[in-house]
Amino acid sequence: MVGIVDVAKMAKVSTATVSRVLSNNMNVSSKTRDRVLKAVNQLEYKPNRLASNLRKMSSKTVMAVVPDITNPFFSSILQGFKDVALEFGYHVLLGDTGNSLEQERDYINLVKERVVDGLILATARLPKEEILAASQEIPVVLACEYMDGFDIPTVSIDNVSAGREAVEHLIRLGHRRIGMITGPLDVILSKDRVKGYYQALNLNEIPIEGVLIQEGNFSVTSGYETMLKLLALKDPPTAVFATNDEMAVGAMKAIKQRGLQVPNDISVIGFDDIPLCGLVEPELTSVSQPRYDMGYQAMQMLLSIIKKEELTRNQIVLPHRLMLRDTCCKRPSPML
Amino acid sequence: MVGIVDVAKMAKVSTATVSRVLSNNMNVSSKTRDRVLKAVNQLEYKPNRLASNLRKMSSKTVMAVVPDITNPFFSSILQGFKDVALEFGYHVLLGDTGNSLEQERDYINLVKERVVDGLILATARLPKEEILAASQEIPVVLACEYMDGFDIPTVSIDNVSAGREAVEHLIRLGHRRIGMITGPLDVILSKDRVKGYYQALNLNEIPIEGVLIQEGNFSVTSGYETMLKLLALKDPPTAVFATNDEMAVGAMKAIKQRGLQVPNDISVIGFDDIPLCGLVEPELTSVSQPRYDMGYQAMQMLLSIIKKEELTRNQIVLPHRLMLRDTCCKRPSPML
DNA sequence: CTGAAAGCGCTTACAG
DNA sequence: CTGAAAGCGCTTACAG
Repeated sequence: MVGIVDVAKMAKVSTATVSRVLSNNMNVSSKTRDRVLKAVNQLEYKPNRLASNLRKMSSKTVMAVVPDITNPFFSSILQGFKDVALEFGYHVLLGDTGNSLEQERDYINLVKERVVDGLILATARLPKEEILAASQEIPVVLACEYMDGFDIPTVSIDNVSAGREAVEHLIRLGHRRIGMITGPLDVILSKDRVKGYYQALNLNEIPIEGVLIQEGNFSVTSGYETMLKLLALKDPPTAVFATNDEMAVGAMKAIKQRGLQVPNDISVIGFDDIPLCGLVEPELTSVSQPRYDMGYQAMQMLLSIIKKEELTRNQIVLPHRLMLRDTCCKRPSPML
Repeated sequence: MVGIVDVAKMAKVSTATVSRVLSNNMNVSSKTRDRVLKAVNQLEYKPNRLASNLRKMSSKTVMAVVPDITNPFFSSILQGFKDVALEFGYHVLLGDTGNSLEQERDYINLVKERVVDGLILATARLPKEEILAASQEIPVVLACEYMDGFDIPTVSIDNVSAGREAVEHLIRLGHRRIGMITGPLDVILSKDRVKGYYQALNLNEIPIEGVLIQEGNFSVTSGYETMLKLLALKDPPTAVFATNDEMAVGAMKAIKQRGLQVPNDISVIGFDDIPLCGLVEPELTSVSQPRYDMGYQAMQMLLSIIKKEELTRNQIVLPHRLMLRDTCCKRPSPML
């Protein structure tokens, strides 16, 4: 392995000068610079990152914590993370928690060993206190979930409004019994979307019924099963809002399997707008989040903080959008 | 930040002893061990990884290079990687190439800066020589693609046989004009599956026709478009084998859009057996690969090599399996 | 503009 | 079983 001393020797300068040339922010005379560069090329010298990391007390690495990388929503966010990181010479460590609190904690604890310079959380089930504690030691930014009352830097959509608008769309189509299939209720973003559901019903003076709200776990199967429960009600909903697309697709399966039609008998609306929406039949109406962009901006924010740049804002709310496709239609008037 | 010297001072031992206790492989009297441990706990000391990395010349990190993390096939492999890595105290750096050769090369070059201890390639479009060169510097294992004539450690299925069996299934159902929608032909695994297609036709004395083989790029859209080309033939195929599920689903879209039915008019078979297969209608028959297990075993292999353990075998072939669902049926006899 | 020197925080032969 | 000391390969005040 060729080290910096070899380069220094060949270029007849000190290692300090070699280092300066390579980090190219110091003034070095162009003559010596050329000499050094020539030696670097000739020896194919690559600085040893392990050494520079220790010296600079930085790993040039950030950890991305996601609940499930297999979910296209989170893998897109990850791509956003990665593209920014790469651009700035950072690497991203994969922190897939598999939805486990335990693993989420393990990853967060890495900050103490200085294996990463920053942490980006696309999932935050841990108590606020633990997350705050981590953010005391190291830059942390939250991607996709907004934590009320803390000023940890965050990039997310407005999940309350998004939920409300999805349900209002259904109400505008004439529906009044609207089921909700939500993700786990210990996840903030689930709670927010349910809050939106409540708001929409309240605004339209539709009474809220607990049985119409079912908790799933974001999987297709859980959407299927909770939909079955909704269908078993003596007065089943005429429309259903699921807080992710997988559950919505599971719900569609259940509806069809019961011999009913989507959307004629029951309208369905999903969340996230993953590619799957365009592949099922009928194509699924869904609330779209700018997932890649969320990842992109969250990582920009994180790197800014790491570099101690001034942040213009530290809470960014990105726009969502209702993607109309074929799973929602007017509710036939009960008068007919 | 509390360092090892603080612990040493408090426990009244040398830093060497503290280090020995923490790496717990040296003999330390239980009395001093207890004293050290107590100090460690009291001070909440965490060893600085940056320092130990330099000293040990190891980052305890491996790079996982995948073409597209958004693809559920590769994200499952990644999970396999991660689970093993975690188990052995390693971290995995995300190397999504976005199908770009350039980025693949960039990641591989990281080996020279010692930012990772090993490399696991779930994509290998680079010339064999470059990959071999990298494997000279650092442990490398190939996941999912087998490179003929090189003995780089590899975990994969037998893509030739898998392709052959898929096509033979179609032939057994009476099909003789069988279309193939393949991934990019500069990818080894695509070539292997095409080879299997040839073998199946040859074995059954069916002449090979070039127009029946169309090259896509693994996307739904490319499956759709290439299927359109096949349908435009004056004598279109009665069955199609696509080398991944996304393209198969795209092909199904094209078929339906032309007013034809799957499988009654045209049978379709995919590859990878991702969850999507169970969500489209009709449900897609597909060749299943043990993707999580491929990732798992590949990472085990890599870590073994890093630790310089003896490998029993360095080429592992895992079983594939044809998952029969609803997109293939008997070809109606043309005599009738 | 350049060099000599210190030091980042560990770990590991070496000696006892 | 334990400690003193060297050193991993860089970078960065400091001095000139």
